[in-house]
Amino acid sequence: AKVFKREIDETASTTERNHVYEWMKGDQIRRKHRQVYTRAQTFELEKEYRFSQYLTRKRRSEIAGGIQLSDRQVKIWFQNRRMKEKRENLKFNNGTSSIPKQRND
Amino acid sequence: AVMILRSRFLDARRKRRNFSKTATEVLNEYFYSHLSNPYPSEEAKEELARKCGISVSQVSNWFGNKRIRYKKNIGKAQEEANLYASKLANQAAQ
DNA sequence: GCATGATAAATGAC
DNA sequence: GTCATTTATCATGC
Repeated sequence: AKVFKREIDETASTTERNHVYEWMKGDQIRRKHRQVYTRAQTFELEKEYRFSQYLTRKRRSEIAGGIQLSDRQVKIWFQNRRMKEKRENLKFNNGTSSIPKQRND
Repeated sequence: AVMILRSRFLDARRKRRNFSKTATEVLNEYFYSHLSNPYPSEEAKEELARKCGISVSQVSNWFGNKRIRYKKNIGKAQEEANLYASKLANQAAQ
């Protein structure tokens, strides 16, 4: 739903100012549900992340079952967690990424 | 259920300071002059960050919040749109 | 009391 | 997989 993302910005004229552009659409009624994870769930995920920043499907499934989250949610959590660490490293250091790429097992 | 949800034990970084008046001005001017596509490029973000004295991430945060909160109103924010539109018109007239 | 900036889930492009 | 983003939620300012 973001196919409209292109480099076309004309400066807003008086008539165009009230126009409803594509990026403004697509919300109002259909709200995204965002589940807030419990402290216990976050703790387990964080604990597992300390062992390895990447999960095998097998391990992911085990963890998901143990904390009442779907495999997809666990997968997404690890993706977001890696991005978070990257941001923090970029903030403190100055480049030197420390997240090794995906391993193959 | 549990007490759950609370005690964000690692949330000390969630300190918040308002941006300077001039920084907000600069960001708003860009936003309303690109209202058809308020998605600044990486280069534009860096320039805005430099002008505003904030980080690129903060610029991204600002635009993210601005877009979602603008479109949740569409009408209420028109006043602000008109304000910056006339401001830009004056600049262009120079 | 809401405005505002930052962060946490979730989506989608690539 | 990364990563920019959307959306809701959170924490603070005033």
